[in-house]
Amino acid sequence: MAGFQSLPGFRDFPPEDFSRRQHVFRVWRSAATAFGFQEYDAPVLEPLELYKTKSGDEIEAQLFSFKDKGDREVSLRPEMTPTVCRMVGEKAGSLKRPIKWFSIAEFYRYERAQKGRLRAFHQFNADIFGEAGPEAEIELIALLIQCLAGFGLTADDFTIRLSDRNLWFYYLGALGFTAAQIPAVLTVVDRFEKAGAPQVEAFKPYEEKFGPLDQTTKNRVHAFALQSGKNFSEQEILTRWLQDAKPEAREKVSARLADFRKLMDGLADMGLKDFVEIDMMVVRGLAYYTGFVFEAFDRKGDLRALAGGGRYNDLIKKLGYTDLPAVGFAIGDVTTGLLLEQRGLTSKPGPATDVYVVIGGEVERKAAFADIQALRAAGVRVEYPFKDLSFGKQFKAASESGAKLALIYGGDELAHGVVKLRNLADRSERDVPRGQVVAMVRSLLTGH
RNA sequence: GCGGUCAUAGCUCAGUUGGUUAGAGCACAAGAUUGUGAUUCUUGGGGUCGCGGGUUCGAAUCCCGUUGACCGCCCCA
Repeated sequence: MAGFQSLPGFRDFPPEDFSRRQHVFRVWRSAATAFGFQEYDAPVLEPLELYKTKSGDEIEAQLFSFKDKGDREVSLRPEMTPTVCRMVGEKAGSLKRPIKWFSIAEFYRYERAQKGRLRAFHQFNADIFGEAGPEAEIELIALLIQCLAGFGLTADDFTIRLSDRNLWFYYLGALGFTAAQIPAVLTVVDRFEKAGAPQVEAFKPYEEKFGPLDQTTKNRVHAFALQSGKNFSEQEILTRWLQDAKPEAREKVSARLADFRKLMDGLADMGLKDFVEIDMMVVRGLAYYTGFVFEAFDRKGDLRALAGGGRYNDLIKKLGYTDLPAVGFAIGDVTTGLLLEQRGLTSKPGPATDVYVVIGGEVERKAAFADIQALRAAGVRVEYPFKDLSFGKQFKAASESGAKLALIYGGDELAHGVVKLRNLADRSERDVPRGQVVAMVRSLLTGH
């Protein structure tokens, strides 16, 4: 127990854990490539300014940031979005649209570690650039669903809650909130769930900043947030909105509701209707989201959000590049791993060996080594005991290795120029001439 | 950054009002078994009881500090 511990919130990945992690990455990667996304990677360390520009100075408290030896303010990346915006922004002129990119990478945040939240974690990020319409959201939400369904999770296990900040902006504007006040109200909305019934409490941060709100307005905001799932309909939201709307804004709202309908219909046509529900309570924490936002949750669980994303049409311009519409999401390995564990869907590593070589003694080892090397060069996974062991022990080791075949290099066999090949599953044996070992093993392993 | 609970072998845990050399199961290794995989039996390695200090004749046990994990705030890109 003496010696060193890993840093708080950081994990080791010994082979068993590594193999579970690789399984998660495999599912994500194959989902992304099936959807036609291209993989990219980027530096782990970035200028601190990149994150301050995107999220404001307060963000620094949550960053793994420091000064490098050249006196540069730098930070380990806490997320991929600013980086990918920079990459796309730099090449935007030469990229074919729509731009569909994904990555699997490690991120670092200097926060208190808790269940489902560590200081170092992996995320799958997928983004679409250059498409302003809801077609991009259809594609991304479908991909998100596949990133979870690919493990065997179903609509009974998780759900995607979809909301729209544009409708919120329209509605809150109609209620008389100013552009400066609206983000503060959305922060309040974000707290509704946590604050539970007493919305009075939830409004406190807003009221401290902008002064008291009348109860009627509070109730309207709360009622709008409660629009979700079954009780949501375009007609209802329109009616509710029209009570408060100025006539010239009606056109914007009905256009937006048409986008909403297009998105929901597209997902329904893909057979994904059961995975998605509208829930205006979701607004997402950060201010740079500009349209549809969505989060994936464990249905029966006490887990944190599995994934989150949304549209951020202004960000690339804010970082100093061309104006380019964008929408993306990220899904993390920590919460996903916890959910898979709860559902018994974690992967067990398969056998790492195809052939176990049983060696009679020092003399036989020489012949065995020649064939072992030939087999391995041909791509066959071969194991053999380092030390001379009794045949009994070697066969035990062979069966524990998970190998399908054993090759037996004994004095009797080699004297006849053959090797004994044993099928470890049915225990049948046959002699194989030395020269045919590689060909025979390969044909048995590939099944023809 | 703030509050609460916890910390004994690789894992799961036991350990009496403070009392000899800190235990069990699982796992790992060796042997019974030098030409065939199971089961079983025997044996072994592995602990400064998270770390540091204090009280005591004596501390895994009581006290203080510290580190870490978990839970709740803050935050959640």
